[in-house]
Amino acid sequence: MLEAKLSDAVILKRLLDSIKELVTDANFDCNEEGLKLQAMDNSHVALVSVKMDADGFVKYRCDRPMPLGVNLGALTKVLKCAKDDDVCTLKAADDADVLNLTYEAKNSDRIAEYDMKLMDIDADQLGIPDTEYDARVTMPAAEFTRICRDLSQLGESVRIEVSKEGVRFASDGEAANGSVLLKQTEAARRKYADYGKDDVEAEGEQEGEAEGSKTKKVKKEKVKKEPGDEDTEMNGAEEDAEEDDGGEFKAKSDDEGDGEEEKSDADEDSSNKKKRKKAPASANGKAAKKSKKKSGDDDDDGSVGGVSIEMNQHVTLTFSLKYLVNFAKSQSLSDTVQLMMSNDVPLLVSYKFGQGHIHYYLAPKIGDE
Amino acid sequence: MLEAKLSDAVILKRLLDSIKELVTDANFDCNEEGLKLQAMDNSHVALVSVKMDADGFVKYRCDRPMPLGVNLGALTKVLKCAKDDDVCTLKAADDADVLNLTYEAKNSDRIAEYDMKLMDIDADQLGIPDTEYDARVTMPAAEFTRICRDLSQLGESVRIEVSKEGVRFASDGEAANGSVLLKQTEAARRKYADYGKDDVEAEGEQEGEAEGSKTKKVKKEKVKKEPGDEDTEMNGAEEDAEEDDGGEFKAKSDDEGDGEEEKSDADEDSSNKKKRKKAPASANGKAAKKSKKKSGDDDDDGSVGGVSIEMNQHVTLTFSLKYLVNFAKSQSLSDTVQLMMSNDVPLLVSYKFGQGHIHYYLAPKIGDE
DNA sequence: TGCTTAGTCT
DNA sequence: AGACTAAGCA
Repeated sequence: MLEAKLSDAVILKRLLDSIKELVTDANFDCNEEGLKLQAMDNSHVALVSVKMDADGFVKYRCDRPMPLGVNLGALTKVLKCAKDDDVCTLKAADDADVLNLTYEAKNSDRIAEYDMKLMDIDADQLGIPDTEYDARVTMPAAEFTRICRDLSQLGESVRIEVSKEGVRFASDGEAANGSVLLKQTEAARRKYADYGKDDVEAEGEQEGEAEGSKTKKVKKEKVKKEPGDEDTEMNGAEEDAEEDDGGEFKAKSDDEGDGEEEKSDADEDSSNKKKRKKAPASANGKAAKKSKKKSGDDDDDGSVGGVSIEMNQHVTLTFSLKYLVNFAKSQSLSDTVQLMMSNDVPLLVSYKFGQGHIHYYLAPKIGDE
Repeated sequence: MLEAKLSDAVILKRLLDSIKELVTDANFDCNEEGLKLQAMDNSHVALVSVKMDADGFVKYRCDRPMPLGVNLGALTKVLKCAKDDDVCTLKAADDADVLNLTYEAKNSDRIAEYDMKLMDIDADQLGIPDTEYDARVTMPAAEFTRICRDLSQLGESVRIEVSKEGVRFASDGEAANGSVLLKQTEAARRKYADYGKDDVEAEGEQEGEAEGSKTKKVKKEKVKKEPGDEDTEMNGAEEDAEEDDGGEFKAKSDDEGDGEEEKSDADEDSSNKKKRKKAPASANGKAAKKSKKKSGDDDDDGSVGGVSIEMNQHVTLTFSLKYLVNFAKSQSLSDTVQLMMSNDVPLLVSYKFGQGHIHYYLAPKIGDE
C-alpha cells in the first residue's frame, strides 16, 4: 500500500496546475523512492516528467511499487478541495481502484476525505533520451515566463541561441519581430553556481524505477547518483548532478567541481543497486531555495537579473512557444528554471522544488517549419 | 409613498448579487416595518426571503404598504451605478410605476439619481412552513461556501449529517467521493453561543403582513410580535425572537434568555397601528456583529474554526449543491451562516446582517433522486 | 494572494 | 446567454 503525507497540499495543487493542461491522464508510479509521473502531452509533442522524492514527504511508505492511473482533471478537482496549508495524505491499497486523499486543517477542526477513482492507463514506455547537453542555462523562472509570454504574442516559435555571453530568444511574427537577449552576469553566475548540479536531469526510464528503485534501500541523502554505476561508487564529491535513474540519459554539467553534495557514500553499496536518489531537497542547496518560491528571497532568484550559462558549444534551436508558455506555469513551483539544450535534441526545461522536480522535454522545430 | 434611506448602497448591492441569479423578478413588499421580498426561485425549487427592517435604515417612511414589482436584473444594473459607500435612497410614490434611487456621496459632492420601471408581479403566496428545527448549525459563512463549492465539483448533491460531534457534508460523484467533517469546537460553541437566537426564523406568510401585521401597532423595538394579538401587548422584554409578521410560522429559538432587546414599549400604542418592527439590528447583539462582515473580526467569525451545534436529534438530509452554492453568495452579507434542519423538512439557510436577514429554504432530496 | 476581466465552452 | 476557466492587474 501507499501512504504519503505531504505537509502542504499546495505543492500538489501547483504541480497539477502545471501539467493538467498538457496531460489528461497519467500514471503516478510509486515506489519506495517516491512518486513519479511521466507522460506525453495530449498531442504527443512534449513529454512531462515529475518526480516527488520520498524524502519530501512528512511520511512516506510504499510497500510495493504500483502505478496509480489518474485522470488529472479529476485529481485537480479533488485537490481544489484542499486548502493550501492543509496536511494532505495520499493513500492507496495495494490493489485499490481508488486513491484516498485526506486533508487535515493544521488545527484539526476540519477533516476532509476524498476517494478518487483510479483508471488503468497504458504506460507508454517513454523513451527519454539520455543526453549530455551542450548548454545549460539557469535563470529566474519569472524571466523565462515573461519572455515566452511576450514572444508568443508575436509569433508561434522562438529561436533560442546560447553563447558564452548570454542567451537570445527571438521570434518572428507577422506584425513584428522580437528578440530578447539575456546576458550572463557575474551575479547570476555566482547565484546559480551550484544550482541543480546533481538532480537536474535523470529521468530514469521506467525500467529504473520498476526494479532498480525498489531494490535500493539506499541513502535518503542527497548524493547524486551515477547513471550507470550507482551501486558501486559514492563519489559524493562530484557535483555533476547526474541523477538519471534509468541510465538512459544522464545529465551532464560541464563544469563540475562545486562539490556541494552531501556525501552519504557510506550507504551506497549497502543499497542493492540503483540508488538513484538524487537528493533534490538538500543537494546543492537549491532545492531549499526553491521551496521558498513565493517568499521572494531576493538574493537568490528574483533580484538578480541575467543568466548563468554553462556550455560546450553554441546552440541554436527553435521551439513552439505554445508549449514553452505552458511549461512556464511551473513557475509556481520554483523561482529558478534551467534550460538544457544540444543541437537537434529535445530541450529539457527543468524546475526543481523542495519535494522533487518537474522536467519538460520538447523537440525542436527543424528548418523553417 | 415610500422613502427609505440606506447609509451604504453596498448592502443593497450585495443583497441583489445574492439573489439575482435565483430570482429574476420579485415584489419588494414595503410597509412600515420595512422591506420584504419573498420569492420562489425560477425553477420553483427554492424559496428566498429577504427582510430589511425599517430600523436598519437611516430614514424610513412608508405611508401605506405596497408591492414594488422589480426586475432584479434591472435593479442590479442600477445599483452598479452606486458606489459602495454612497447613501442610497429609495423612493416610490403611492401609485408610481417607477422606483427612484438616489445615490449621494458621503461628502455630498456627487448626487446620482435613477428611475427604474416597476412591473406588476403576481405575488404567489408563499407557504413557508412554520417549523421547529431539530438541528441548528452555526458556522463561518466562508466555511460553508468553501464546502459547497468544493463538493459541487464532485457531485450534484450533498448529504448533510448533523450529530453532537459535528457536521458532515458528503458528496458522491463520478470521479470521486468527498466528505468534509467539521467538528464542533468549544471555541465555536462559545463564539456562537447567543448567535441568532431571536431572529433566525419567522418568515411570516404574506397574509400576516396584509392584515394581521398592519393592525398591530406594537413596538418598533426588537420585540418579537405575536401573530395574533399584536395591538395589545408590548412585551418588549422578551427576546425570543419570534419575528413572524403573519403569524403563520414563528421562529423558535430553543434557548432564549439573552434578554438583550431594548424596551421602547412606551411608543407602542402611540404609533397608529401596524408596528411590526422586529428589531433585527440590535436584538441579541448578533446583528451588530454580522454587519462587520469584511472586517475580519477574528474573535467572531473568521478565526475560529469549527461549528456550533444545537440539536434535538440526529438529522441527515440531502440537498442539491447547485442551490446551496447559490445561497452561499450571501456570504458577502454576513460572516456567519446558520443551517436549520429537521428530517424531511426544507433546510433553512440563514444569513443575518445589520439591516435584516436573508433566508433560503430548500427542500431535501428524497431517496436517491 | 485575491480580485477583476476576458475568452471559451455548454 | 450564462457559466466556468484562465490570465492579468492590484
